[in-house]
Amino acid sequence: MLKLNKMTDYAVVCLGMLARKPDHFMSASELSKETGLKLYTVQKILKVILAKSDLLKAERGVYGGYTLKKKSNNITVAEIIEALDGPISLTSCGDKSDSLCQSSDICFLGGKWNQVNEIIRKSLNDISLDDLLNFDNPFPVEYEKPMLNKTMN
Amino acid sequence: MLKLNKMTDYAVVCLGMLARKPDHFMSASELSKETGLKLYTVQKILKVILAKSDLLKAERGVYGGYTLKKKSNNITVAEIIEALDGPISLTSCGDKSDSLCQSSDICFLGGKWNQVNEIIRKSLNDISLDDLLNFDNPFPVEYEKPMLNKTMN
DNA sequence: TTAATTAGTACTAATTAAGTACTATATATA
DNA sequence: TATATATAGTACTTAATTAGTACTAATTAA
Repeated sequence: MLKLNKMTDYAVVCLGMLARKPDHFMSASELSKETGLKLYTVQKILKVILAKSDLLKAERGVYGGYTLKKKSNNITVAEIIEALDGPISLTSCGDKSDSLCQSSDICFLGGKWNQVNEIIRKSLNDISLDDLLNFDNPFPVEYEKPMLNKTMN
Repeated sequence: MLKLNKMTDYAVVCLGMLARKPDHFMSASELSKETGLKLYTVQKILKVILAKSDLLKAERGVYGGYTLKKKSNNITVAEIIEALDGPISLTSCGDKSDSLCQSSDICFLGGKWNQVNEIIRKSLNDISLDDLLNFDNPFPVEYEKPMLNKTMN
């Protein structure tokens, strides 16, 4: 499905909570209490984000915890999704394990999907965590039809 | 994952094949032979597309088969994805069965994701089946940063 | 009547995602 | 140094989703 997994949803909730207290190391258990997400879930998510992205700093021990490495207006939705969901790719083209693409005479689509992916990725790259969090402001990205160089029909 | 399921991939292959012979009713078995996809798979995909979208016409009996209802340059990637993958929605927000969103004080993201979804959906709506198929032409949609009305930082 | 075809549905297998648990390591502080 | 509180890493189990298969009914042309 063209749908995020739950983990990504949870991740945004956690990152959003961390964004409220910049430079404060908040522990997984504190995050769990604040967000209502289960402790194990929070622990797992934070570990994954830490491992797969450059979004978090962690510190162990008493008073340890996690904090955002960057300001929330510099964290993009694309980064978050790619950390939790893996690379944004609408098809498995390019994935060598895919049987369709191994027989290239069948998959006559070539690399076109990749360009679709790029468009999606870049769209998500223009939306910051901050944009998702700010209730007061209107949504900042106003959709505009991309530049087309095809003949209109 | 932000990834299409295989069915959608197959669907594009099938629809692309049908696009080669407009107004010709091509049977599932013929499509299977031409695309290399298994017969059962093709049958299932066509049934789903027929049921969930307005893209195909079908005819039973000898010389029956499927044909595109519209020209391939009027079929959008968004339509295909929505037929096979269901509605494009990056989170389950809006889905009442989602536990996070039932406790609205926890999910402080509000309806922001929906606006992200709209941007994705509209992007996919600007890309036609034809665009995916045409090898000769360069990819028609040139990405351009959407209009922002936020203060740059 | 027959052969070829779609329509509909139901079931099983495979894959992926989510949830849980445990052990190791690090840190502040009494 | 002992202890309480953290993260790090990994492995396992369960749940959910997707893919694949099979079968029967209905339709159509010859």
